[in-house]
Amino acid sequence: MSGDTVAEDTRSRLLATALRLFSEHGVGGTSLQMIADELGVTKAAVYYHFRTKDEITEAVAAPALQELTARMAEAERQRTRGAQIDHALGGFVDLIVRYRSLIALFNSDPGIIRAIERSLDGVENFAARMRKLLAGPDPDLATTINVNVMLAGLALAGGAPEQAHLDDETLRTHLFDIGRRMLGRPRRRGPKAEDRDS
Amino acid sequence: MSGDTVAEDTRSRLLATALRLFSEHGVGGTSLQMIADELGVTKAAVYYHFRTKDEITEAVAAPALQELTARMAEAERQRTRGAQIDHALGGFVDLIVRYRSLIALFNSDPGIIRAIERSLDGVENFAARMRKLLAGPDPDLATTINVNVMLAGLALAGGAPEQAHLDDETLRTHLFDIGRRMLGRPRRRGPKAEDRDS
DNA sequence: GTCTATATCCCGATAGAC
DNA sequence: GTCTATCGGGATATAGAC
Repeated sequence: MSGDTVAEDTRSRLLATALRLFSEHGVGGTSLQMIADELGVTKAAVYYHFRTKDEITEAVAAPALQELTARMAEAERQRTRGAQIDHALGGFVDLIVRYRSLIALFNSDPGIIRAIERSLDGVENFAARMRKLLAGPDPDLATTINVNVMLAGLALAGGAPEQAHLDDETLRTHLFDIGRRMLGRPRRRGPKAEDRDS
Repeated sequence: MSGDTVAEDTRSRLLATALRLFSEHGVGGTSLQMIADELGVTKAAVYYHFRTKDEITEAVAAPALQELTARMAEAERQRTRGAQIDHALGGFVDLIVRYRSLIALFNSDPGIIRAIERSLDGVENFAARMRKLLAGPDPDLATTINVNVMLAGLALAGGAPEQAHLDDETLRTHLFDIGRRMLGRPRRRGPKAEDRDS
């Protein structure tokens, strides 16, 4: 199982190329022709490995979504609500930071999300699950909206070009703090300062 | 100047039709042919009024962006920082709520934002101007990221389908409160309850 | 000045030869 | 596994009727 060498290699090369082109031109701005040209094959060859363009998009996004699922499952296994929130928020922020170029890509091309929704059981499920973890089992309206704003804001701002220059650790710390504050749980671990927001 | 009757009317009818079709099928899912058919003309006729599809998209989005500009100018004219923040945040939230179907449309569809960026001086300018209004002239990193998360979160969550069922006034109030809390300025006006978040 | 007819080119996708 | 050929449909253009 070490490698269906040729096919496996072409497939992964194709995905790597697609990711690069997607990042440069957006998904909508990247044609199968461009991918094929880059690989030195024809469009039809690309279609041998993936049945549709959406399938390529999904495959590009899959690793991040799988990790998010794993993190949420881990959070759900925590016994106290505090630990659940910390795990969910921490895992979410961590993924945002690590996959921020992917998020930027998705933001610049939101049509992708629909493609993913269609194939996976839906991003809807991710969002609903995350909301339940962070807002608790029976949240009031204010709490629900607050969590929605938080999730959207952290994800979008994390992938935004304004924050692109920040190193992972800095961005992670700030986003996590913002998340905790929005959830009414001021930070507990003090990296260095004990009173930062002057 | 009351009306270049035919042309002017066709143009505005075209925009109204485009907005409706965009909302139903998304921008990418709406072809010029569909717009033309709906109007009872040919594609080329549409092409006479607008040179590209992007131009139609821009024209659809223009009113919201113009209003935002006006609101920001109004905010900048305020003399105290507190008044500036209230005006900017209030205006921003108000526009989000009133144009939320437009926001949802833009989010659900790729490329549009880039199209708008290309034509107008860029959404970048809007964001930068708003950041300056809300974060002040010389913000530290934590403040900057906080404002970015807030702007992104309010806008995205405001247009999200999860909040679609809320009436304007309810959504406006909640978003405004969230914004004020994120800026470290707990609410001041009590619409009816004096202690709402139980 | 307003629109129709028509053409071009690229896209995603499919069929079938090698 | 990759190719050539081809399809239907989309955006974009131009020529010219009225």
